[in-house]
Amino acid sequence: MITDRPRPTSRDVARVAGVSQAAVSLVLRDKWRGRVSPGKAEAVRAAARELGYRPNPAARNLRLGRTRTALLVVPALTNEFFARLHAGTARVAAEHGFGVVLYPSPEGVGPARDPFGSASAALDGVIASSMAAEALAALRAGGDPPLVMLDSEPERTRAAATVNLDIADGMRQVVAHLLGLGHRRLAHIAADVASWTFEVRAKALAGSVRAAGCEPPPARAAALTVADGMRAAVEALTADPRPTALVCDDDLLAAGACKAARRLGLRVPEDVSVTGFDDLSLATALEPELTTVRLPAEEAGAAGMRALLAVLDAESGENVTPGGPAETTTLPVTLTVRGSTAPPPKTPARPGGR
Amino acid sequence: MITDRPRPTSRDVARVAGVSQAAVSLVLRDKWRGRVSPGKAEAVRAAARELGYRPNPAARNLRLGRTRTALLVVPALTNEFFARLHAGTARVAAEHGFGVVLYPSPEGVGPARDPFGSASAALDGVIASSMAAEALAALRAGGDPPLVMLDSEPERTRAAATVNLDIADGMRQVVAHLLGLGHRRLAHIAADVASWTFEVRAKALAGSVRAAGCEPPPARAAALTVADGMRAAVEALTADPRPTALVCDDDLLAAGACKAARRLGLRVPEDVSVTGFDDLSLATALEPELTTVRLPAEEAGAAGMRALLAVLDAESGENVTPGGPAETTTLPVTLTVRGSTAPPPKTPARPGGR
DNA sequence: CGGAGCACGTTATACGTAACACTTCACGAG
DNA sequence: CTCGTGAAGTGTTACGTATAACGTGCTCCG
Repeated sequence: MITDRPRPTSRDVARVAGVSQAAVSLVLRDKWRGRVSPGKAEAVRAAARELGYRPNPAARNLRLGRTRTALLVVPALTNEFFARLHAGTARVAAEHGFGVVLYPSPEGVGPARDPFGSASAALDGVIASSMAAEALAALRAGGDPPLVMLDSEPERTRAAATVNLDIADGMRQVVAHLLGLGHRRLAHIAADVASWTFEVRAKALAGSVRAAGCEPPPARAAALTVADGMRAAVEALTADPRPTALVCDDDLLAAGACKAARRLGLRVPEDVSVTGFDDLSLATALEPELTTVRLPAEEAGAAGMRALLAVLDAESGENVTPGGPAETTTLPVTLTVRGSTAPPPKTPARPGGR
Repeated sequence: MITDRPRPTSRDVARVAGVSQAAVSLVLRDKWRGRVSPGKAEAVRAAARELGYRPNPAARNLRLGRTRTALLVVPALTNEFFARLHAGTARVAAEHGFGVVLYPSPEGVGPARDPFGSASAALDGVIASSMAAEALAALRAGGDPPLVMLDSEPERTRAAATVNLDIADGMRQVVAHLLGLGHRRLAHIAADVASWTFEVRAKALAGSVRAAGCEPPPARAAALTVADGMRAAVEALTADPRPTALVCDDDLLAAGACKAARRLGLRVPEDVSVTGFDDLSLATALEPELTTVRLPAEEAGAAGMRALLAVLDAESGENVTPGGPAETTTLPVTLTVRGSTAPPPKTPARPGGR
């Protein structure tokens, strides 16, 4: 049986403290040096404490014209990579008094309603990862809040800043590792998601392999799930000649690939090597543990938020952003070698091939 | 070089359309039947479209006194269970034009700054899962927005509604399954997180086992990670007598338990059975696939949001909520039997025990 | 023929905060 | 004595929206 009394306003505090509302605002925002006497300031603070006063965020947002809130656009948080990304942005945001809201995309990559229209939260800026087209379309319709892109081709978007992971280098490290072990026949278990980051994987893989004088690896597309990875890997492993290593776009696909191999009676890594991407917690839960490329997802999210904050600062400081704002940061990635890769089997399973 | 013009207001639309600002508001909110002529209504819509007008959410929130935003309090989204929970709340919220913001808890369970004070988003309600103490403390200090608890003891909290998963029944199903297979010596790999949901697991496990006339299973605590689960499982499996089944509080712990068993030269499930909890995507990525209790996390999140919406509706409708609002919903859970459980080995490894 | 109602609008106000423009007073310099 | 100056405040306004309150004409019906 709560009394449901309305929340106290700054005017209520003023009445209790015996000052004006303006003084309350000044004191509670620590802008009172030389404007309010220390005694009254203390009275204001006491009154605020007594009433349990909290400034109304809606009123403040309206008055200031900004909300200290950023929007993060990601496909789905159930993918651990994006959960980490979010953790990074949220951490940096919290350090600067910012909040983060998520683009309300219920099922996977499906487009949501309207992130800016009826959405209750106004936004100071946007951080978008992947599926940029959808977000950009909505943005161009709206009032142009600053945009930071994650893992996106810098030229294709008019973002104020871009933060990328060095995916291509990661894939090159994978190839170098496998070729160094003696593998010559690779196969690519590719994500069939239309996203720049996966295009880069495919190009870097093909490029590296060709540069080493090997045949370009065939690719099989799969949705980003264990089950679909297994399906694609079964296809890859029953091809002729059979590849000795499966390069997967993602740890989930790699997990499926491991299952597929065992289902076909092949051992990992003795008969076939498997590599992943992302270094999810899944990678060390499997046996053998996955050789995979560790992506600093949290750091990427943090960098994205920092970039956005920098853009907002510059925007409020100067009138127009200077000539070179389209800054692109690229974060390094590292190959983590674990148990799922080993030299290829000595005897080529079938000497008939080529 | 964006011109950075201020966003158009409803007054701008009114000027262009040749009507008053009030008429714009009426038309755009579809409240104009019998108040504005169809012709002018169309003019207003055209002007709004032309100017790219979008109502200022901050002003609307201030005027209406509500924000159509709910707060979700969870430990960490990197745990897939909570990511699913979030997906459920976000989906239902989006269906009703609500947004969901997350309690900004950067590192795991650490308390965050101040979810209601300087947080830019005002909140119509709160949905909190686990670690209720922290959230409740902050809540009592604030202006008492309605609270829905997830997976929490209904009596201990003064929530407007509670949505629980039938964890106890899930654990009973696990025990029945294992006892039915012939297991008599279980061990409990317990999460050392102070949360009601884990207390329930422990009590239900001990109770079920005792009810069947077996010795109560020893428990080993572990943080909710694969690595720590492995550590605890190694301890459990080197005890004398060695348990024939490991009941884990969580799929991550179960994954660690499987790794521990193999490291000790034991096969899963031939030598030792392992069960999990949650049915994360990890459960089917492992080999053998995990026998685990499927928790309808997304449904729980959805139910929580629906409960919150119901509370808000009741609150705005009547003046005071009626006598019996503290409703508790309990969602059923189901044991999913997969490959990680099997009958215990015929020959008790060491006949010395007991 | 005198309202009663309806269709069509406008005006005015309030939400709670922040910031600008004032006023008052005391005091020290010129 | 006058003027300037800084401290210590207060009064007022604006942010953009939603809605209650207030007119108009005009038709319809007793």
